[in-house]
Amino acid sequence: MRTSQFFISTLKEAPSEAELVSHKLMLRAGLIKKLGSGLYTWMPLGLRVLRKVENIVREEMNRAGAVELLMPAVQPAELWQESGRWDVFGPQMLKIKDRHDRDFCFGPTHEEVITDIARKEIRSYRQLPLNLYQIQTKFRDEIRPRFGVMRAREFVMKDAYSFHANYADLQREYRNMYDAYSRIFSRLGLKFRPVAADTGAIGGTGSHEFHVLADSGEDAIAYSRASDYAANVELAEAVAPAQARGPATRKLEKVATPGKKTIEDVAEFLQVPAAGVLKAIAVVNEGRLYVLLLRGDHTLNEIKVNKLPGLGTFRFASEEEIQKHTQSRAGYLGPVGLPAAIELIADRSVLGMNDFVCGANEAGFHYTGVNFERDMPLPARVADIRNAVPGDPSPDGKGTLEICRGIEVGHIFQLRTKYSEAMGATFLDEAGKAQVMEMGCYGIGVSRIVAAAIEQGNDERGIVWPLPMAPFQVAIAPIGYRKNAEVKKAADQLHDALQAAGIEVLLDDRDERPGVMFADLELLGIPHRVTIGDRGLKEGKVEIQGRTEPAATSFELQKAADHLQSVACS
RNA sequence: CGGGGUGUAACGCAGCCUGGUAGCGUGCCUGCUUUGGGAGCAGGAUGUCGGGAGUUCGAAUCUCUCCACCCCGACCA
Repeated sequence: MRTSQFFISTLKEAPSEAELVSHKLMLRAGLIKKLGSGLYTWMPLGLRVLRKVENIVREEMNRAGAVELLMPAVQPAELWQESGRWDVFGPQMLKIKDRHDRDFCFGPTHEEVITDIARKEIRSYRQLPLNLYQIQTKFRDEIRPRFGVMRAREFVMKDAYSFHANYADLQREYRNMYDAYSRIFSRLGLKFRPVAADTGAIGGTGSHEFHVLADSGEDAIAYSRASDYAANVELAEAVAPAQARGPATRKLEKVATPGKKTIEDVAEFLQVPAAGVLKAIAVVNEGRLYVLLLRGDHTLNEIKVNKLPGLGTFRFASEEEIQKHTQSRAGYLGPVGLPAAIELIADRSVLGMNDFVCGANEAGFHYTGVNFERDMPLPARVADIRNAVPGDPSPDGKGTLEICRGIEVGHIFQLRTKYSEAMGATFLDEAGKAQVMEMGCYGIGVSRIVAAAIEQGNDERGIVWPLPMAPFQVAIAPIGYRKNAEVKKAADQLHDALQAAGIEVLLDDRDERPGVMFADLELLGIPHRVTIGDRGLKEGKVEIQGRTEPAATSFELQKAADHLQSVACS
């Protein structure tokens, strides 16, 4: 490929809308162009990368025994009404009407359509198991699209759905997909980690997310170095510290803390660590007020609270509600002397606290030297309601937790019978009896992977692609292409030779000055660059430089193609 | 949706407070020179100043209104 026939459009300065390095570089390198919020055109160069990802995903899905199909992007409302998700999915679903005023949506996911196919096509256990997948454009009307294609409204997803005669077989396929995903992200050259995950709105039981590790990731992952334990912090169990509660050594005292309403302020004012202050958070669920107790240095995990019996629809209490139910004031709420009707829910780690500080339920006052059992009973309800923090014991008992950040690029679920039951997807077993199919579903954010790879691979000059994702493997930068016949001849011959050898090569025949070519080719992240100039050519030599190498290496012109074949074939 | 912010040329921005002929840098076009790390000189093109309404002799600038986009929270591949 020659730049004169292709389409290269680079920018020196990133548009101001971009915050994330991957977003900036994708815009600067001309991989994508924004059309509207969360809507992007994949420009020719970006599309080459997207296709690379798609192809690796496709190859590994096929190898794992899945079968590709393609479902419509637009789906009739009836299917969604049948599964009960037409209203549940809510404003995230783009709903549209046709000329007959019939309701449709632009598919945000395809469980309904695939289950409809399964119930119509699969009649016998002999047809099971079956794993069908597609690579297709989805639309989700995100509350806040951001970071370019990282969280776009329209995006490319690989979604697979498997059907099974029994749960054991679903578990087998789940493991099979887990392994296939690991191969996919390994082949793409990404640093990633599978983590235990919450099942969220899709439903079902077992679930893992695959995260590309990057500091800019939107998710926090808790993991142990001593084992393979890894879980999304949303889910990761926060284990109580092992040591028993210390004895009460100080007497209960009420101290004035005027204007000190936050944990930080109180801890600083009283010269105690945040861990020595009790955090009390008032929440309301169906008209009832609960007070959640946490150690001051911990943070509330709302997802865990949501899962507690009676708190499924909780929200934070307003100042008025706090005052009305507790006679206390926001900022000075504490468990000592609260009305008995208010249920206290303590995080496990709270039970390890002694001689602590808490609000005195009176504006401007806290208690110090507070101890359970002496000053108040132990809270009746104890649960895991906080986010795990570094240093917590690993839930599997091996080592301690560390926290890193990740970008979710894959998610696998055991759906079980949620959709097959709702939509009547049954088959006849060996005994001729109708059974509901077990289902699994497996997603990969194909377009997100491109952005995630750049988050992981970039430097001050631009993108550093993993070789399997690079839009071209080799770039040729001829100096004086249109002035120097020798240079042109050598560049053309090398280009043709590499292309014949199956290497994707980009010949920069724009006749730009060398600095411009180098800067552009480095911005685009092409892994290998060959520089051909009359200076080296006089001795029959060209220079080859890897994208991450500090300097170029001289090669005989004749040997350049061989060398490139050895380093550029993925 | 709540909170904050921005809309002026392809990109980055100034001008707005204090109303008076729309600017700078980069990029783009032409010519000459230059050619191993984003060249130099000369010449040139490009704007409904986000849209609408109002105030005014006169609005990028003041007022109202609508829209788009970005950032912080709940959603997710």
